[in-house]
Amino acid sequence: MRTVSPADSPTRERILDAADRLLARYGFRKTTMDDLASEAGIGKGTTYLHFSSKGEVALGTIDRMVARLIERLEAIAAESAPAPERLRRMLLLRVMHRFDHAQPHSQSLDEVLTTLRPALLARRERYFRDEAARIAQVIRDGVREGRLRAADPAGAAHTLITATNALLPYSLSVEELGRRRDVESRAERLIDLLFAGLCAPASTRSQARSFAKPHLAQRRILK
Amino acid sequence: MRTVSPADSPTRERILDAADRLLARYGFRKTTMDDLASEAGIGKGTTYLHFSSKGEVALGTIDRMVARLIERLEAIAAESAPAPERLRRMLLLRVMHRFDHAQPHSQSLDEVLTTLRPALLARRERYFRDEAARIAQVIRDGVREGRLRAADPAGAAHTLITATNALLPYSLSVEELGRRRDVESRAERLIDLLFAGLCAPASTRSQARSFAKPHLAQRRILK
DNA sequence: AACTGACCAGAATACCAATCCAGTCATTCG
DNA sequence: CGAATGACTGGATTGGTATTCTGGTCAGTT
Repeated sequence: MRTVSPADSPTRERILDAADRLLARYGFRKTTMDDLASEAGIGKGTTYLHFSSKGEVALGTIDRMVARLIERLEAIAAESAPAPERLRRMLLLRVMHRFDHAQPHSQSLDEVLTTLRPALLARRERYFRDEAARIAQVIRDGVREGRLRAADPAGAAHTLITATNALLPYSLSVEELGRRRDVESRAERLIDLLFAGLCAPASTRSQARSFAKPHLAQRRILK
Repeated sequence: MRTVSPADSPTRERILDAADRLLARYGFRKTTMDDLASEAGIGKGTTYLHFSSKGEVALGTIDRMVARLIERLEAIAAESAPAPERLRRMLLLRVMHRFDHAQPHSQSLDEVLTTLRPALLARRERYFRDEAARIAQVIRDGVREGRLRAADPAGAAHTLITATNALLPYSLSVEELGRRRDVESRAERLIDLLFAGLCAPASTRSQARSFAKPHLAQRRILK
């Protein structure tokens, strides 16, 4: 194998397209490299000019899914909306983008996970770092705008990644996560909480303590 | 089978103790019901007076682990410390209690998960509801004290459960979670963020916007 | 030089026999 | 008499073997 493909060569894309279709339809084990090559309309050997193994092809489809997510995150980051709004949408997107991709691949994902767990785990670290970098950038924007506070934007970004990871279809399969709208609403509640926090602001706290204006104590409430 | 055991009969406890030892040492599949009975010092049939199946015994050990967690959570909830401090410790405990239990059972947990996934999933819902109830109570305390804000304490409790679930050894095995102190520090950072939130308080925001006292804008900062 | 598909070794499957073990229940024990 | 037991059974698991399948290679073709 040489794998000297130009990273986004048309042939490489065709292989990944074919893999997406076959993995969704037959799963990882039942998909053979012969099937894959003929579905992509190329010879089997050619596949090995672009990927070093069958596992790398499967992981390649996930790499591409995340690469597309990163593109969408960067697009949101580049918008002119206030940083908190961009950040909110980016966090929601990282959950739903994966959910929507996992939906048709539910069967193959389980297989890939049991077969390529260590390799996928290592990549997840990379994925998370890449996402965290984009999120940290927007947090910095928000701090500059005075709309967000974070002493360590990079660390905060990583923590936000951790917090939203519970809603990702990694080992919790798609069926276990539940219906799309439920995942979405859980993600929204979580993100709301991450933004607002639980602690009552100092001013509110003293008001509530004195029982002066108890109804004001819940003005900036948490849904 | 009748399973008419008084919920915490000495025999039932002995069976669970034996199961804990054998599952940790040999895993789920290699542990036979004969082994279990002789380790517990009873006849095999007796086991079936307390548990309806082998799977129920394994799930029973997890039930007990969570029951002990609930006890510890209630103990913290009953303390006289301020609600935010109690809540913080409860959230950290729900992560670390599970980690410490999963550590010696890493092998058997994987097996139980692949064999009894649906049953365990259903129980997880119950576990989370039980934990959420205790957490919601403390949130209510905090709201009453004016130290926390939450329009819907029960919903907030469930969201806090979701947020910290990413650090639980459910499908992410113990090795994948990393070293104990790393898990602990990640949990602490996450909990800090959940309490403080990302949004700058209104007063701080306006200060930062006007660039009047930029150093004050980060007074209540996020580690 | 880019691509192909026939080829090979090792992995997966199919099959059967032998073994094991979860769960039952007639019997024993206290 | 009810609680406890362990011999018993059938369905599942294992082991051994023959056969097929398929991931990966590379000599040859375009």
